[in-house]
Amino acid sequence: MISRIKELFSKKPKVVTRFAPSPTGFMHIGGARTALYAYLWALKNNGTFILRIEDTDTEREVEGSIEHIKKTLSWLGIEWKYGPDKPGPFGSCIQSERLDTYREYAQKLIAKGLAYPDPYTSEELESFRTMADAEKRPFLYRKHRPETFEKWDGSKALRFKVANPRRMKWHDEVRGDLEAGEEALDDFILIKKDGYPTYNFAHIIDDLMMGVTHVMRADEFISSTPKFLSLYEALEITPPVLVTLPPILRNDKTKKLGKRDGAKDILEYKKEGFLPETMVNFLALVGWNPGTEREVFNFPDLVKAFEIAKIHKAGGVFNEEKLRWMNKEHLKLLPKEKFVEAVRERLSENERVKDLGWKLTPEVLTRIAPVILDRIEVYSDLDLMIVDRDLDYYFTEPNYDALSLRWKDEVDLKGTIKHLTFVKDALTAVPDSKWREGDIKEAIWPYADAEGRGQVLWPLRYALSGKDKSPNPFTLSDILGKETTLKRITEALKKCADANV
RNA sequence: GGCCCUAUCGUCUAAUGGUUAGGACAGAGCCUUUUCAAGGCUUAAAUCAGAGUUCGAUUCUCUGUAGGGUCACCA
Repeated sequence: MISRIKELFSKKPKVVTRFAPSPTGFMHIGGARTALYAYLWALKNNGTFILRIEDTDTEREVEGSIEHIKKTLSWLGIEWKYGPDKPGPFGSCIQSERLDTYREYAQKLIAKGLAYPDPYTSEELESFRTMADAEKRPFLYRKHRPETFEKWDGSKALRFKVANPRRMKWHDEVRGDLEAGEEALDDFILIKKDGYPTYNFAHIIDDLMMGVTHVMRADEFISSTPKFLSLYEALEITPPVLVTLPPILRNDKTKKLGKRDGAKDILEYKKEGFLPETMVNFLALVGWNPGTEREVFNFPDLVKAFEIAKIHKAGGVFNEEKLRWMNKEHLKLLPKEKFVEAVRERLSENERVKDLGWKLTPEVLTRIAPVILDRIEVYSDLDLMIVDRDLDYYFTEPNYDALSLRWKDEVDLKGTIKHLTFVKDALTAVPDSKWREGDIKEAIWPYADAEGRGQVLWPLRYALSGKDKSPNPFTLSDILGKETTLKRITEALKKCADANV
């Protein structure tokens, strides 16, 4: 109640931010970053975050995009108060459902004499443009503005009449004080021939209606900001706070990262097994930095630390190697049950795992979780471990035939039998209650040290895993359990005996 | 071409009118480990260039250079 009163009487308007994608396909890193910053800022200020769909270009619209965008944001944990599925007091959050509003504002501008129908054909416009290009000057429509305006009947595009072209100055929270010459100002289209508004017009009306206080967007909009300002002026509204985000660059730093350059669908990262908390953390750090040496953040801490003042001016490259490293950091922070469940899910989705018939019980997985955690950065690394059969020793019997052959060729078989026999006896003596890595090592180590570590431990590794790459034999014994461990050693010994004959 | 923006290790970045210019990823080396991985330690690596202001610039100013954005009935 008190906070409600405070809110009503507070002079400072409540922070409202929005993410306003066009439904033209999947969401990539840049879009997700913009959405995240807007969301973080809203959360930090106890404000409102809106998801608005800017579907005014019917040509470029890709079916299913809205669902895809929603799915992506949800995965990242970004929640909208109003969105395509949740209309607000201002109505729909889908621009194609707000056409009346735009028309209404268009009429206001017409009434003020600040909007007029464009009499030219696209061919005529094109020739103007070619001319300007040939003369190496920027194309300005207003140089061709008709003397007298017809009445707009909707059959032609409606243009904004820039009343007073002049040098414009404005403030950007990130870039500071900016300005641009009068050539940045022109008569732009408000409503297209097809009845849909342009971005330039629609976003301003919507931001106004939705009470948006902070506009965050990438830096390609700096150049058109003077146009927006002239429209705010004509509409007699106070512009929101402008926050320009730095570009995310391609690996070679020569260009903004675009879909063509391999900018991935964010959900691809999900498929590869990145944690959403990694993506959020990492995305936040491309273009912003708290100014401390801390890099790994959970979400609440990120909200706490996030500051518009610390957003960068210059662009940066999205470094997937570092992303992998960070994912491991977040994997380590994950509660064990969550990690186990995720590993189980990933493994059970794998066809090969089904073929191998591994028992993916929580008990087994919990036991081997630390070893898995040591060996992966991303869940998709599990797929590799399966292909390489690295995980086999957790679930299947070693291939003793292959083993015995190797022993015959390369190792002193008698010595191997002697060592394995000792190890077997030593381990048998370890009580069930002490079947832990440390105690297992304790039981074998003095002997191994005396006899030659490699001589003793290498056969043991083979006996247990059937491979020459595996976690250390003590960990392995711990994971496999006393019964399986002894069984495998026994079988290995049998193979040795057979080979010795 | 006009207008506009940007500039610290290979990459992400910290700092500030005075630091040996700090950290992280990747790299190299060492330790640990039966091997691989993981982990630990160590190491190499940067203020775009030139002027100016200043006792002192990476930081402030100017010029240049390079890169980027924009000049749509796309957003």
